[in-house]
Amino acid sequence: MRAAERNDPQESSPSTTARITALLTAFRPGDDALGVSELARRTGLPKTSTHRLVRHMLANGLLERDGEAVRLGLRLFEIGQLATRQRGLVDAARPHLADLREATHNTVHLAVLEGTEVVYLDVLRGPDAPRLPSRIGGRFPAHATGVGKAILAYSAANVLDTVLAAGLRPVSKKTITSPAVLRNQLARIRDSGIAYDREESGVGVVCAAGPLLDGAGRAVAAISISGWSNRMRTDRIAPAVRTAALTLSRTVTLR
Amino acid sequence: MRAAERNDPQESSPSTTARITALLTAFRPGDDALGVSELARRTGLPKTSTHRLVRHMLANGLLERDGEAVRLGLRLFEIGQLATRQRGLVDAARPHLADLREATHNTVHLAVLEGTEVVYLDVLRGPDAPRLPSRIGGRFPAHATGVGKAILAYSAANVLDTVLAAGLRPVSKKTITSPAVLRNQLARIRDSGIAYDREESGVGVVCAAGPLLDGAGRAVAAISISGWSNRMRTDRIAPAVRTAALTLSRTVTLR
DNA sequence: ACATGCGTGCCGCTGAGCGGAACGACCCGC
DNA sequence: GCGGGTCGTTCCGCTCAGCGGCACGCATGT
Repeated sequence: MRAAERNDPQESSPSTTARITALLTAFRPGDDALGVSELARRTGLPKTSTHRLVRHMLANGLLERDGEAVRLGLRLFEIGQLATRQRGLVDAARPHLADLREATHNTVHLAVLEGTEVVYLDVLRGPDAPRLPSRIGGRFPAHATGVGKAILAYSAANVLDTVLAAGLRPVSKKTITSPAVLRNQLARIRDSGIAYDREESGVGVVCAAGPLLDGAGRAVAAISISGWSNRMRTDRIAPAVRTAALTLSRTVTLR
Repeated sequence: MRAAERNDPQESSPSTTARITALLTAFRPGDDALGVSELARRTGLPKTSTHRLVRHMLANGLLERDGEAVRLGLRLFEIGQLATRQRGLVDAARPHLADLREATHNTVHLAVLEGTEVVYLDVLRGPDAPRLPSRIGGRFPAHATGVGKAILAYSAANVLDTVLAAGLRPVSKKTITSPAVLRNQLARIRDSGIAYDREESGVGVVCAAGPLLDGAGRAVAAISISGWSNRMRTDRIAPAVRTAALTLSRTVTLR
């Protein structure tokens, strides 16, 4: 009767690869450096095995010593940068995102979908914007964000099925929890090309998002502008988001 | 007689961990997605083993499919972000770096030392700045950069020894290649608290850098401003770099 | 037709990974 | 001081997962 809150990417494969992945993903945004025992507890691995793996990972720069504890190695940062650089998305989008922020003084986002959540590839914070929980490299439920809905609207049907099957977990009072309502909104997004988030991800925060489409019309990512609900008119900034998204769609596609 | 340009972090340890690391570091800035055979070639691993490891890494999200080839997984990007977030450096430095860029319209850098090279944690490009080769997550020889010299000046003696032992490889015509000259400069940097780079890393580019020091007076990182040699007076912007570096030193230290 | 590259599946062997047990050091509250 | 807790770390015999040579099907270009 243990809480199945284990950190196992693949329950049924105790391969070394899975163990290493488990150790890497055992680190959470809050914590700085972790000890061997703590890592063993989080991953569910025997302490001895954890110790050995940690030693190997230290030798290879995946982890670094910090006293007796260990933390994620700088090498992982370098590799992680290449992971997005390969897609070319961040580089291509950066100047457009900067323009959007400059024009609106609000926070702009670039995100992709992974599973049922969006992962933020880039976040440019604006001076007038609320302090959002979004973090570069961070995650958020797709159905509760503007970028998420923008991507879902232009994805294959089975993608939406996966999201619905996982359950529409509410993150704010106005988060969409009804599959019917979500389907309805996605259809309207397909018509207008713009997805709105009206305090669905956070109280007092609204957002307008647009999808980046590939040649086949499938979303590969999305961009958005977020601001205070009482200070930003989403319908006023929607055209800017839409044109930026369209421009980027053309730029990114020809890779 | 083959160029020993293998990608092996630990020649003498064919542990699974080392193999996985080798595969991860086989990806270079230029390439997008790689095939199994190409990976096997770069890592020196048997093709079959490469194939199996790649499959495991795919299952764990370390890699992603792209047709028949594979590329670095998004999960690695997320982990990589946590790697620096743990240090808190990027978050703490970002606003100060933004201020510096705003004030000078040039490109600002945040970097740490690893081995004999600096790794860029953050790069904010300025509108008037030259197109530098520096890349977030990228590397550069420490002795040939402002940030590198700033860190070396405030590091333990054996750190400099390592750099000298590795050889002062020239990257531009004015790169310092003489140990005596480098030692001399480092002493002057310790006096003034500012490191200059006068076209040592690239033609026509100059830079002023300042170290971020911990409580013991050891450098943990460095920041810099780079610009065209004929458009930027390094001595004019040095005070701004210095004050920002000092402020950040105080902020970062109390972690 | 041939040669060469690719990704992938099969399968017997073996040594690297495995983990239980134990050790020394440290920090606590009794 | 002293027992119980937790920490990181080492030892060591077992065994099974990782290993890699071999081979197949399929695109290429010659």
